[in-house]
Order: sequence, then structure tokens, then C-alpha cells
Amino acid sequence: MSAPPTLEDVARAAGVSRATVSRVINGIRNVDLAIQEKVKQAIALTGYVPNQAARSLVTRRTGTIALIVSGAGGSQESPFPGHVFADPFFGRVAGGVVGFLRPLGIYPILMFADTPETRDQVIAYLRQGNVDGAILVSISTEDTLPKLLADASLPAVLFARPARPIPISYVDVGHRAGGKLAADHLVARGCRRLATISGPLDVPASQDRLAGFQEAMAVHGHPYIPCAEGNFTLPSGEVAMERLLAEHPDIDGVFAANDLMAQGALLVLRQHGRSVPGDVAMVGFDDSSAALACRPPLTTVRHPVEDMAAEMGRLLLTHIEHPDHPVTSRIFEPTLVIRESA
Amino acid sequence: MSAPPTLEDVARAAGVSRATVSRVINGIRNVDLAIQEKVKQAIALTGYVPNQAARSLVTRRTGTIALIVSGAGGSQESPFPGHVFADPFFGRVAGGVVGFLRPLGIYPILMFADTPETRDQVIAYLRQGNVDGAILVSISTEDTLPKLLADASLPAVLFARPARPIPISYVDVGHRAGGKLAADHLVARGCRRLATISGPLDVPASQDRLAGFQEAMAVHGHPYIPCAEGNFTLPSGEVAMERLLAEHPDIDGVFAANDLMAQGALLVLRQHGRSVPGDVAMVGFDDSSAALACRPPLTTVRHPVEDMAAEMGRLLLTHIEHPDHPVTSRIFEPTLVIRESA
DNA sequence: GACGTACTGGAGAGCGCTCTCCGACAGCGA
DNA sequence: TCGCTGTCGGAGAGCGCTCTCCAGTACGTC
Repeated sequence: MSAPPTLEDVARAAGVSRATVSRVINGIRNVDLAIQEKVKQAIALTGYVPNQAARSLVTRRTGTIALIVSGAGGSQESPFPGHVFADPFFGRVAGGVVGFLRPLGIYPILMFADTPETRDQVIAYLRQGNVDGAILVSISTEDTLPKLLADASLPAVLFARPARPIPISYVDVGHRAGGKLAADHLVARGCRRLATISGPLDVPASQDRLAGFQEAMAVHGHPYIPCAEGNFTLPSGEVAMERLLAEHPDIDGVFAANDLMAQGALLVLRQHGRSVPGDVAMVGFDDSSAALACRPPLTTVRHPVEDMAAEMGRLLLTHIEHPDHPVTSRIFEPTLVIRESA
Repeated sequence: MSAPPTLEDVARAAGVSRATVSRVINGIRNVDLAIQEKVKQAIALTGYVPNQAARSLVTRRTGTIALIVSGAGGSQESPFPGHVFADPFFGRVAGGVVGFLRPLGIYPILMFADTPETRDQVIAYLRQGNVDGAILVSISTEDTLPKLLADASLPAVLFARPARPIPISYVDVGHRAGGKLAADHLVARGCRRLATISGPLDVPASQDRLAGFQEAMAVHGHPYIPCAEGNFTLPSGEVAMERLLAEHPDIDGVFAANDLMAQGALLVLRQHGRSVPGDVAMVGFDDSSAALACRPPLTTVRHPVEDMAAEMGRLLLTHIEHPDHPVTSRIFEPTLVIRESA
């Protein structure tokens, strides 16, 4: 296999200089149409493809960004990261990011930072200038990566508001509004003895969903709402529902802070012979694929994850393009998707 | 912000030449220990990080590989790819690949090729020399990407044997053996009227799982096995089970070609008031997170996806390192994971 | 006809790194 | 003392591209 053609080869084939070929390729300045045509033919003839490394070297742009899932490492450790994809949520983020970036010829590098040392590896990698920016989905509140990113002044966008204020752009959904949506719907359909399964209470999103639900219920005249804390996994939803049922056997409506926990709760309800939505109504959160896998299909608060991911891409590109662009946040409105469970 | 330090800066700080610094960084040849120490201090002092683009330009190595999910685009199209992650399988592949590559400082670029034009984009991107090699998870039989990859003589490894023979390395699981495992277990636990829910029959993996099951059943004296075809999604499992039940109401054991379809089948069985495993025993395939989300937890054929993904990484690295390495395939043995459903 | 202006294409200087020479020097046997 | 071998560090040539100059040409104006 001979060496791949370079700009020089194309230039020679077209009888012009390297600079002209470069101009044609990058569509810069006016180049005579006849010459453009000649160059294009030469490119086709030689099968030329620009060398990205050489280009990056001078433009200081790589055309890639990092998609980092950080602070994972839940209870069941494994040598392999990526069990985070057990929650459909992450697949949706990845899909949304790729969907937006792909038409632009930009692809994300997939990284997991689930331990302190992998976090250092990630930082080191980013500092090598391998990427133009980063999109970060942080799971844990303890995660220091957002801070490190902000300090490194690398263009970056977060999914979800950071627990502590950090000068970094982010995109989030109106968790409070979502909790209210669930409360209003449950009350409207006649539920009177409500309970909720929250996410981990050190996560802002969990706090807000819970607060939104509680506040709306208070307005409806229910100041006290039983609450069991889960960790966004299906089994934790089962455990929580089991506890709720033991302590409050007469429950007739439940708001679970995500679909996976709702799915677990549904399983337990069925085991106890409670019909859904007849005896107990259930509302989830996310509108993930799990909502459709539930029986009955889950009424849930839609989290427009794909749109949010696309917005992250857009925002990141802006930051890359304009390094002085101010830190920005964008909140998306949730909506209620009514199915059969409530 | 001033320009980041270069080799030159470090060299000056250490009072040596660029070449020596480079040697220290890459650990090549004998450099006097005292000088090594001086250089290391200078690196720390200046906060130097090598520029990957410049390095790639001369080494012709990028240190990144592509992780391509190809031939997606199932029935329900969306502007966003990545709903493939609705099947936990892909998350496991991604996790396995990252888990193996990460310690080596290599990260995968995530790409989806779900339409002809995105496939062309992917090929164009690969040809730009953005990556050293590719790992490809191809879903559809019609997918031409494996062939294109082989033709481009870019180092590549496939997940699963291609439908048509192509000179390209791959890693796969013993689907036939898996089908046999399921058959033997079901028969051993006393099932006599068995049926199966297969995957799409144009996919080699589906064919093999089915064939393995049928052959083993024939050995056990059951030459004819009712079969309903699904497409590896949960709803398709429901539809298939519904059909099977209608045509063969006395079924007492089912082998589903993946866990998601088994989950759907379980749902239908319960709707029809059949207890599992009392009335009907169920065996799935994959041992994915869905198996644990089933009620009862699913007995399933374990598909060692993470190990296979790691092996793909290893194999790809070998191909990158040694361009003349012969095309190789590696088949992993499935095992049976016994839970409660059978 | 001299000059200014606009536009086009070429020359050439790097971008930051690696790696092949090659020279300097120490050690050692003859 | 000479020369040979072996070790270690420096010089410098690129890798393939972009982009800033600058020269050449065509055209309009006074």
C-alpha cells in the first residue's frame, strides 16, 4: 500500500498550488470556477482525504468532543463501566448528542469517569487537546469533575444543575414543575391517599421532584406525604414500594421519581394483589422506554432528554466558537404523558 | 491565556534539547537518570502536556478507535439514533470496550450508522485517519459497512459473525450451544410441550439459536417445535407469546431468543393467568439486566458480552499493531444462569 | 497613460512533535 | 598513546496542512 495522497499530490494533479487546493476544500475566498472544477476533479482522481491531524495541528481544532458519564460506580461494582446504560436515560442522552452533532461531522468520544483515578485519566486526556469541548452527565453530587472542568476553562456543558454552584453552563428540566404535574394529575383523578418514591435525596433533581410534588399536594390540602427513598434503580423501587405498603396499606396513588422505580413498584403492587390503576394509581418520571415496558403502560412525566441533549451540543458549540460566551443555563418544561397506570 | 507550553519550552527549562525531552516522555533509549529527573521537573514546572495532533501527524497513530453501531433503524424511526440502547445489550458492549481500552489510554468515538448517508459519513470520517481502527456492532444483515470496512483495509473487528463471509475478524458466542443449553434444561426440568420465540430469521445469531434448540430437542425426541418469530424487542415477545398460546394452549415451556422477548412473553403469560414456572417455564438469552427485571427473575443463557467486547478490543489492537495479522475469529462459550423462571 | 482598486493564485513560514542521523566523549585493550 | 567500541545528547529534517503575506492581472478613473 503506497502512501495516501496529500494536498501536494492533488495540487500537482490539478496544476495549481497547495494553497489553492486548500481554499477549494475549505470554501474560502473566491477561487475561479474553472479552477475549482479542476481541483475537484483532481481530488476525485487521487482519492484525496484531508489529514485531520495535520489540520488540527494548525487550526487547533479537533472536530471531536467528549461525552463523559461521570460519578457512576453505584453499589454493584464491575470491572466494566457502562452498566449505567441499564438505565435507558443514558442511551437517550447519547442518542440526542450524536443526533445533533452528526450532521456537523462531529462525533463524541465516550468516556466514563467512575473512580478518582479514571477521573484523573479523563482530565489528562482532555488536557492533551484531544477534544474541543466536553458534555458531562454527572450522576453523583460528590463528583468533582464539573469543578475541574470549569477550572480547566475547557468548553463544557453539564446535564443537570450542579449540586454546588459552579461557573459552567448546563441544561436541565423543570423537576419541580414535573412533580407538580404528577400531583395535579393524581389528585384530579381522585386519589386521596398519596405517597411518593423519591430518588437519592442528595441529588438536586430528586430534591426538586419531591419538593414540587409535596408543594402541589400541600396546595391540594395534603400537607403530609409519605415518602420512601430509592436510588433510581428497579430493585430500589421494589423495596420502597414494599415499605410504603407496609406502613400505609391504604395508599391509592404513588408518584415515583423515575420510571425504573415505578416499574419496580408496579411489580410489588401486583404481587400484593393491588390492581393498577384501580386500587393504586402510579405516575413515573422520564418517559423512558421502561414506561412502555410496564404493565399497565406507565403514565409519566416526560423528560425531553433528546432535545436537551441536542441543546447541550448547540450550547457547547457556541462556547467553542466563542470562548467568551457567558455561562448559560436552559431549563426545559416537562409534560405529562397519560397512559394507563394513572 | 498564553499559549500552552511546548516541548521546546520544557527543553529550555531543563537545559536540554527537544529530542531528549521527547525521549524521556516516550521512555525510549537510555537517558541519564540525572537528566531524566531534570526533565521531569521541567515538565511539572511548565505544566507541559504533549500535543496529540502533532504527535499523530508524525506517528500516524491517533490513539482513538471508532465504536460503530451499524444497520440500526428499526421500525420506529426517530431523528435521534441511540434508541438502540433501549436494548441493554449495546450498553454492555460499550462498557466492555471502554473497560478494556481505558487503562491503555484509548477511548472510543461513538458512531451510529443507521441510514445509507450516515454510513457514508462514517466511512468518510474513518478515511480521514481520525481513528486507528474500528469496532463494529452490526444489527442488520443487509448492512454493507462490514464489507466497506474490509475493503478499506482499516483494522476492524466485528461483534458477531457476518451473514455473508467477509475477510474481517470477529468475535461471537456459541449460539447453537446456547440453544442446546436451554433445550436440555427445559427437558431436564420436565417440560414436554415446548415452543420457542426466535429472533429475526435473517440474522445468523437467530438462526443458530433456533437451530441449536431444535436439534437438541430432536435428540430428546421432539422433532417438531412450534416457533414464533420476533425481532428482539419486548413488544414482539408479547405478540409472539400471544400467538403461541393461541395455537398451542398446552405449552409448558418456552425458549425465547433474548431476554427482552422473554420479558414480554412473561407479561402475556401472566395476563393469561399462567404461573411461571409452575404452568410454563421460560428461558431467555443474554443474561442482560432485563433478566433481573423480570418477575420471576429469568433463567437465561449467559452471553458473555463484556468479555467479548474486551476481546474485540484486544484483537483490534493486535490488528493495529501488526497490520499483517491474519483475520481471526473467536467464539465464546455460553453458560446457563438458573434463576426462578425455569 | 498613470495610478488606484479589487481580485486571484502562489510562496513559504510555521503548527509541535518524532526520529534518524551524527558528533562527542568515556572506557579500554593493544 | 592510539584507535576501537559503546553510550548519550543534539541538530535538523520533515509529517500535511493552513494562512498570511505578496505578486500578478484586469479593470475603472481621472
